[in-house]
Amino acid sequence: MPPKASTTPDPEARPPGRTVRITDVAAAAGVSAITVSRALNTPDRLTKATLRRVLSAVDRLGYVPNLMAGALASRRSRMIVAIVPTIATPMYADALQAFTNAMSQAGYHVVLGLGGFDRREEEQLIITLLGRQPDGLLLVGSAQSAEAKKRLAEAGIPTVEIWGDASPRADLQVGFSHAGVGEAVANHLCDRGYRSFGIVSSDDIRAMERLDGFRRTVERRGGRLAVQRLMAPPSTIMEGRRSLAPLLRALPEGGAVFCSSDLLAAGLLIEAGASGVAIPAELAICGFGDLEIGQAMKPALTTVSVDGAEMGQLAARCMTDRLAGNPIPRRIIVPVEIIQRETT
Amino acid sequence: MPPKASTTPDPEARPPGRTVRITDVAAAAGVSAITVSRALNTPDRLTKATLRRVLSAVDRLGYVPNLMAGALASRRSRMIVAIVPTIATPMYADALQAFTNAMSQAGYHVVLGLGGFDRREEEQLIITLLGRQPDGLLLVGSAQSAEAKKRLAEAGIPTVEIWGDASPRADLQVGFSHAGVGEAVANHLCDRGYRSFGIVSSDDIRAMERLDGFRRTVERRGGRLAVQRLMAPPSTIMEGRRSLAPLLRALPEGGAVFCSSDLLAAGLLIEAGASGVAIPAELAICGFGDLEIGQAMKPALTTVSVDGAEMGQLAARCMTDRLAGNPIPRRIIVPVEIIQRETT
DNA sequence: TTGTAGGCGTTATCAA
DNA sequence: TTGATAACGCCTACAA
Repeated sequence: MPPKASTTPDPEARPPGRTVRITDVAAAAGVSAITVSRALNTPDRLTKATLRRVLSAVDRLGYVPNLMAGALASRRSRMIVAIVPTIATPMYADALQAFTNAMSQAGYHVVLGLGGFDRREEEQLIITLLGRQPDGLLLVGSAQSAEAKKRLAEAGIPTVEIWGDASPRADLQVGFSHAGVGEAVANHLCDRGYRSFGIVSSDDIRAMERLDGFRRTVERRGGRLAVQRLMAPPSTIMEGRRSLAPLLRALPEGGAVFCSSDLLAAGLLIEAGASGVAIPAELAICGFGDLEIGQAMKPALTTVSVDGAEMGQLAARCMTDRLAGNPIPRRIIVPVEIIQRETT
Repeated sequence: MPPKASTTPDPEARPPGRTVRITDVAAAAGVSAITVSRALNTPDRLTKATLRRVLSAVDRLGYVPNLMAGALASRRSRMIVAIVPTIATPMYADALQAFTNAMSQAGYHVVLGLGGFDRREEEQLIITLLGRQPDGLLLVGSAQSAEAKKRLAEAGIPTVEIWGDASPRADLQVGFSHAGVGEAVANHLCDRGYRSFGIVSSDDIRAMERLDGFRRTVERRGGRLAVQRLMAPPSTIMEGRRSLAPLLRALPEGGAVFCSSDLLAAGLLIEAGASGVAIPAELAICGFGDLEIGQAMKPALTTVSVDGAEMGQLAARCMTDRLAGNPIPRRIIVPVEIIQRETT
């Protein structure tokens, strides 16, 4: 007898290769599409029995909801766009990692935008990523152009800026005063008796603000800024190593140097170790960021602790609270602390 | 005269607060919606004149296409999901960064999935992220469960696994043999005359494969594996520092140690420097990853160079070629090289 | 508690 | 070269 198409159509039959849709599940469970939707999104609003029936069908068919379609219909994408200059720097990477994990817990996915250190590109990135209809935006150390700002405002979605600064640029902020950090470091070093100072720093915008605070305070307290090395980000250990000699030359009587990154400071320490320069006797060093490398060096690095991961987490909390309509503070100042170790 | 609604309706007027849609642009430019779509996607298929008219309207209205709607209609999301265990590790971060940049160039956005080192979670992540309808998937050092594999196959999208290994798990692979690396390191150390060996390693799956290769080769060449310290990822410098003492105890006559990460090796070097242990005379050290810290240490670290950024880039090329329908090799082996510096 | 009708904003398809 | 029409797969709003 020749094989013949079944006369009672199998409710689970589909043209092979076609992906499983919500209507397939509905048919298999003997309910309507909307009931399947509810089973997945608001399960409490269904009878235990139907819920079970639907979920079992979901399972059997291996149904994976098309989130794009859902987003289009509900106007909620459950995606957050995160724009970061780079993730090759541990500080930003930690922040993004913590943020992504926390948002993921809350059912959001993160779209990654790598802005680099170029304004034009970052702006373009913001605009195209806005086309993804994100429910929110995370900006890490991003300087926004006027155009980008306008678009953000029009998008009408919560925007959290972390790693931020005193001057409010974004909707919501999680950060600290960079100038204040510079000031605190200068005070710390002056208090410990240093009078001559050096700077080794990347020239990115945040670092420059820290330097401003540092310089002003050093000056006010009668210190002398003898030398300053600026370089393009990202900071590297090698740049730090190369900086030791010029620093010692400019500070022949000793002094203290403020580095814009623990990486630079670690380079200084390595070079000092290699060439027998006593730290802090011949040169005191203060870093920034409290990276693992700083605590692990010998002598251990005095530095400024800023917890990138904590900022990421706080940003996520802000974001989810805001998305849930809960009232939240517009600005959160995270604690920043000078960790006195062995290099000052 | 009282203000009165204009009788010739402004083609650019919209209820305020409503976002600009393609039909708004169409109306403003005096064309149909599909023409606007074409102006943006296939500009060559339009008259110069209409193209100009449309683009000017796009500009004037600040139209940003809704990519979700476009994706739904075209069945191409122009999104790639990247699943990485962590970005707190420079090696993975570099790979992801290079990949994201390259894909961005090609007009794709990357959705970030942080898998951690937990299988169950990673699997769940793969499934929900598949709901985003990505056009492709990047797996970085991901071990796929059977269930996840099935879903991936059903999704029918290109999957590139980087940081991969000899055993093909994914559709496409960009990687190298981890066991081969262990073997090469063992050979290198034996060739240089070392006979007693130690291991300091994280216990993640890739590292373990490298260790297997290392052990087998050491044994074959008559060496002796005297000590082995395994720890949970991620590797830290501090763990390295703490490992020196036990290592020296187990290797009183000297020997060589293979670390699963340059971070661990750097810790060993720092501790050695602090306690006056001569490297490599009292202990030779070989790292893995060729991170900046290794080259920047004094003495400079012998290590295995694996270029994470290059893998990311190659993966992106694979992905775009495949998406464009170009034929590509199923496996790309990236060169892995032992960089002999001062610690062996 | 469940279902029906309609629309989310875009692009594929076919026609002019 | 341009346009009309009909999906894409799901969810909101309302009704039963």
